[in-house]
Amino acid sequence: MSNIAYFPAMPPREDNRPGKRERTKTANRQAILDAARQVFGELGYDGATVRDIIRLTGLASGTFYNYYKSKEEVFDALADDGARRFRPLLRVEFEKATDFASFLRGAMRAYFDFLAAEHETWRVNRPAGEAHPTVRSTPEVTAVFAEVREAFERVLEREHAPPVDLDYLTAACIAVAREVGDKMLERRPMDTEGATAFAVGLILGGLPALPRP
Amino acid sequence: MSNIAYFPAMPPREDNRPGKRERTKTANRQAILDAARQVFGELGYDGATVRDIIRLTGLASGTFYNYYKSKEEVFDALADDGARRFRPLLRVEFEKATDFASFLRGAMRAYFDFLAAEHETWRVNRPAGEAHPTVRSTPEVTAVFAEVREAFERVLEREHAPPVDLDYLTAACIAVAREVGDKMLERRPMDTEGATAFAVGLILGGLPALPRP
Amino acid sequence: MSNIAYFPAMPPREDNRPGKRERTKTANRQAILDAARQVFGELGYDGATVRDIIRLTGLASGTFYNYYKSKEEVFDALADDGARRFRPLLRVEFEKATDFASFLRGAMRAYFDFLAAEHETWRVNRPAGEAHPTVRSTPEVTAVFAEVREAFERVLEREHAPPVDLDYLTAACIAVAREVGDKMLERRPMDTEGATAFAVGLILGGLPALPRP
Amino acid sequence: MSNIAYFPAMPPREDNRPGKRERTKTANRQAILDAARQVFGELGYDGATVRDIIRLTGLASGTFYNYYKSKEEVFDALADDGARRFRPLLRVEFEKATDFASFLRGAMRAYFDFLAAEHETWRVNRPAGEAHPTVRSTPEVTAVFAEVREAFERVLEREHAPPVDLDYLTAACIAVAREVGDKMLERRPMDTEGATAFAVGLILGGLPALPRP
DNA sequence: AATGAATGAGTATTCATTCAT
DNA sequence: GATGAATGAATACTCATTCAT
Repeated sequence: MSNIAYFPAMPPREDNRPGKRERTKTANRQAILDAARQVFGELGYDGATVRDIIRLTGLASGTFYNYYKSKEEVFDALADDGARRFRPLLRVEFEKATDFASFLRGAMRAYFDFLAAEHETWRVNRPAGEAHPTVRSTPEVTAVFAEVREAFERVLEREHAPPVDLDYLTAACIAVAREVGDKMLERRPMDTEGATAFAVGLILGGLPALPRP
Repeated sequence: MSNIAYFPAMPPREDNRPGKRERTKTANRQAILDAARQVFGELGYDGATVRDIIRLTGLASGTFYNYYKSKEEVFDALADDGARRFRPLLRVEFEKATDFASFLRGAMRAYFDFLAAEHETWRVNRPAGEAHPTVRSTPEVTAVFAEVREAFERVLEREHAPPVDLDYLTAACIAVAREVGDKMLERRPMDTEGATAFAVGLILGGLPALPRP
Repeated sequence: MSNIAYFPAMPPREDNRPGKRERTKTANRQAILDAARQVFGELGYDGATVRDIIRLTGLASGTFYNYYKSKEEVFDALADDGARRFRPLLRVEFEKATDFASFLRGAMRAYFDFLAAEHETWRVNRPAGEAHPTVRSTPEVTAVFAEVREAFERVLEREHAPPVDLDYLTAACIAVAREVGDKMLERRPMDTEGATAFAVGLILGGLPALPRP
Repeated sequence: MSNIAYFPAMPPREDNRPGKRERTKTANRQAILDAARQVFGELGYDGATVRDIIRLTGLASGTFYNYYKSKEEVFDALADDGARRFRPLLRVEFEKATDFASFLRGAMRAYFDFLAAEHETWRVNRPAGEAHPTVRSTPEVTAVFAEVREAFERVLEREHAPPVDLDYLTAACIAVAREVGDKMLERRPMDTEGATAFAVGLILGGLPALPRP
């Protein structure tokens, strides 16, 4: 359903997860993180087992604990990782943007594009009662929230916009992105342009500004 | 974070949990449902154990299964219950409303009021990695979504509004309500009026229409 | 597999098990016994639940315990019942018989006929690891064993046959009846005559006396 | 009652159950198998709990599942194990035998000897309604049956014996072995020779060929 | 550091039996 | 006697984590 969860979880990238790989400590650490991202994405936090994760890395179960103290720790590390990778993207849009409208449009489009691209990786069989893992107040969500909030603040400042309730605005924008993104994923063909138009229209001008289909 | 989950979860009722055998069947059924609502709210679907639930009712563990076949079944029953109780509220607002704007304002206010009132029952310590239980495609969420969507459709028709992407609109409105509601809950004093103004402003007029604090 | 279990379980007879029936104490007692026979037959002792049994009678679960102290007690009562009903049959064959050979043939034929007739009632989905319930040293088995043993003894006496190890002989005959019966049940068409010929041939004359197919 | 069940269940081995973590994997596997054999033997399939089994091994409950996926799986493994160990025995007798009579005699004697030797391990207090576990169509029983059937077939072919109903014959022989074996176990002194003489006599010549006590 | 077997607390669920009505 | 809801002990199985090698 929701997907803000995955918002920051940008690229699982180099998906070469053969048995063992290079055996550098950092390589192992990254391998575990990547595997965790995939497994949590597919199964949710509770549904995922650390065996699921390490199976994907080809490492031994004990090895997991050389890198992360617990299941929860990887989960949080994942969150941080996501947030860290999301920041540059936001920054780019921020630099390119001339005003809030263009920033919002750029960020939304980037998000929906990412969502569409990563679609297969995520949204796999989510079991009964399992929501997305990162909907929770996790470093990740918090970080992304803060990130977006700050970008908003600076953009709005830059154009001397009248003050708004930034917390509400940020929360609302993220929520809209998430939900519209979810709906978009269910449609064929997947229309990221339409989703962007809708979300941006709503936030910038409300109901009257919505695209007419 | 999210709370649309709890949108429909109206009142957990009187918490008189007397003995065990003397309670009537309906009382027990309701007691279990109420306990389940609380426990799922606090611990999430996976975090909750049926022992947690029955402990709260004072019943024996086996008794639980006289009423619900499984943990999942209570969960779904809870969902239905929620949706069933939300419907009348929406209907009332629908009857009272003269147009989309007034309907939206009425529904939002009703939701935020409810949220504020039920505050204690919900939002207790959510553990690691646990998202809200009802974020999932549950009868509840589905039902509420459909409910809201239909109300929107009829209201917009009534006023001969130009067509919009109803799915996106519904999803976005629910998301905004949920997230703004969550933020509202974190503030003191709890300002349902402000939350309503914000959410309604955003949806009706976008950024420019937002209340200026 | 085995079926001596059912050997004595002659007729489940009057299979009218509507709700409640005549409500005589004896009627209820019999209803429970009949239901138990069927349920134990289908599910085995462990697989059967007393709820399964009482469901078949239309009585309330508590009522069961007005008639039998426990699940085990019905089981044993069933055994006794079976043995009690098997006795007359043996007696008839005993009266008709002129010698051991004719007695054996009569008894075997009676058994195989019964087995074939009752086939559907018994041998339903037996779950993993569940053998027939009555293979155990139950009053029933013991009683039938004693019954058959005595019949053998008297028949052999009557014809002044040389002494044999009666315990072994009885055990062997019952075993052969059971196993050949089981195999017979698996074949189509069901050939009770052939099974009788085989079992009788083996016991009376061994391998050389077996029917040549 | 029956004991063919135990026919193949050769030796429960040395009962040295030392620590836990130091034991080798194969040792643990075997320990579980041995414990399972004993527990199933004593309690039957349903009566046995996996806790009973692991208690006997001194291992932790989870360890059980490192070796066998379920209670049923040990049960089946036990069966396979039994069949695997029975095969050589039959083969030896087959090689030694010059005709069906000598083969039967050899096999029966081997079985009764084994039964007498293993007596203590098996046949402990069998609880209410519990039949032997292996009476069911288990790999073990099936395998042994097939084993015996084939041996019979080849032996009879070798001597150009007239055709018989092999299925019936095999079933009958196994049944006789099992039941006579059970009775034998109840007698003191335990007379394997007598049991062999009886079983072989019956099968080869029927009633007239039975040993006269 | 890596391994992977051992651990055991924890969970959902069943079911024989009791007992208030 | 009959009823059927309440009871709670008992069971199979999972999985995060530890630890000897």
